[in-house]
Amino acid sequence: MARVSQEHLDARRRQILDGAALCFARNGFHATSMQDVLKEVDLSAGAVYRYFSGKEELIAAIVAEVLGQVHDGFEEEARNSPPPPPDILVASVLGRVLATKESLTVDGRPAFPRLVVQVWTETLRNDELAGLLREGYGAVQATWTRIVEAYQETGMMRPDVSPDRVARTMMAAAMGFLAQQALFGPASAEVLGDGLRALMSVQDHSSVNLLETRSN
Amino acid sequence: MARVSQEHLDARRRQILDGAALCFARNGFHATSMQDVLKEVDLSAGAVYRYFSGKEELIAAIVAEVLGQVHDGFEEEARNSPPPPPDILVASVLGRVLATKESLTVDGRPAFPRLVVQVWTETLRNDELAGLLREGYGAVQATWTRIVEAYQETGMMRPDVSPDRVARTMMAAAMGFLAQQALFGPASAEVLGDGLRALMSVQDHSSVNLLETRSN
DNA sequence: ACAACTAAAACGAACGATCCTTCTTTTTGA
DNA sequence: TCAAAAAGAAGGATCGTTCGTTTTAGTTGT
Repeated sequence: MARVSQEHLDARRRQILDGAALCFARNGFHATSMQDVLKEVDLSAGAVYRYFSGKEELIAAIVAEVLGQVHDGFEEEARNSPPPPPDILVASVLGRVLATKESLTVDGRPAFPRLVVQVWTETLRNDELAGLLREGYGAVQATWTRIVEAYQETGMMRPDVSPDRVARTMMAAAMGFLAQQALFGPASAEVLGDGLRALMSVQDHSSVNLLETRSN
Repeated sequence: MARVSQEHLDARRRQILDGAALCFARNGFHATSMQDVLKEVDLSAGAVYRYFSGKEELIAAIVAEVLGQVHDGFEEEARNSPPPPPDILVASVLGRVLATKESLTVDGRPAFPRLVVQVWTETLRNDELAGLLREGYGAVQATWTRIVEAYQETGMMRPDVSPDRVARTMMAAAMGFLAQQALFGPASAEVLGDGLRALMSVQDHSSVNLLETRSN
């Protein structure tokens, strides 16, 4: 194939990215060899090295893509106006994130959550990728903090807790549930939504007596 | 040193485990070479291979230890009777987990959260370690589910949500916050506690009007 | 008390395997 | 027919591990 159309070049690049992502989701970035990737994408070394200068660049491309997809999932769902209550918001964000790359599977289970955890570990040893992660995380946290402020301004949530702490907590719930999917297999985002809804019904210590009175 | 005391043997083994854990927290299991470990613990290859049959066994030993420490942190804190409300419980569990191996640091920051995330990725490619993880997680979830049932039976929490979903959600919050510590640096467990307390004050959609009336 | 002895602990050079990458050659599509 | 794309053998580096040697702590004999 000489002088190939741009669509073909793009398709090849995507083919490489998808195959490599599958390998990396299976075994992690550094336990998968280039030959593993070459076998998965069914191409020669010369072909792959025409699209990526090396393994490091391939990893960086996949990390950047995954971070972008997670970022989009978190941000887009938060643009809804007015913002839904936290349980609905977190569950729908998680559902959207889990919907990305659903076709990519590792022995029948979605590979994306696994890939996200692998990306986390890679940002721990690559400062450039760590910068990307912080950038995206900061933007999302800013968005969510504004939503929490709206909760508090409308009297929906107690106003005596710093909004960014609440935002961090909601993101932690989503991140932790994502990790659970990677480690223990798929589960509906509804599980997390139900759990948060139940937590929202708990009164803190100073109000417990009041609630107990009502429920009797 | 021939015929060395058992304490010396144990100390050597621990020295190797600690040095290796530091390396693995820095760079992950498969991006750190044995020579990196040898340099860190300041021993020769022959010495290390006297205590561990190979890299794999060294990794397995560290993974098992980390999983055990996390497990203990989750379980011991939950034995308190009566169980504190969710925000207090989750925060104190996280505080306890973060207190493990506090002396082990990567450029001044605690290495343990990083190590936990690395352990997660290793369980994705080692079925034996995955079994260990599932075992520990299952036990913790059972304990927490019982606590949630207590919440519901005392009228502290709405009873129409499956208790194990709530348990999963609380554990997700803790896991996600742990991941945040690995990725973005240390933070007090109080942050998560405050966030959960704020979430606990949110009324769901059908009750919003009621709360707004009260707050005016 | 001290020197010789011994078995274990530690050393570290070196081996084979595997890794990532390069480069020449072959194939292919325009 | 030609330039681009893909192939795949091979190079150089690094990996995990082994194994013959050296060092050392504890024991024995006098």
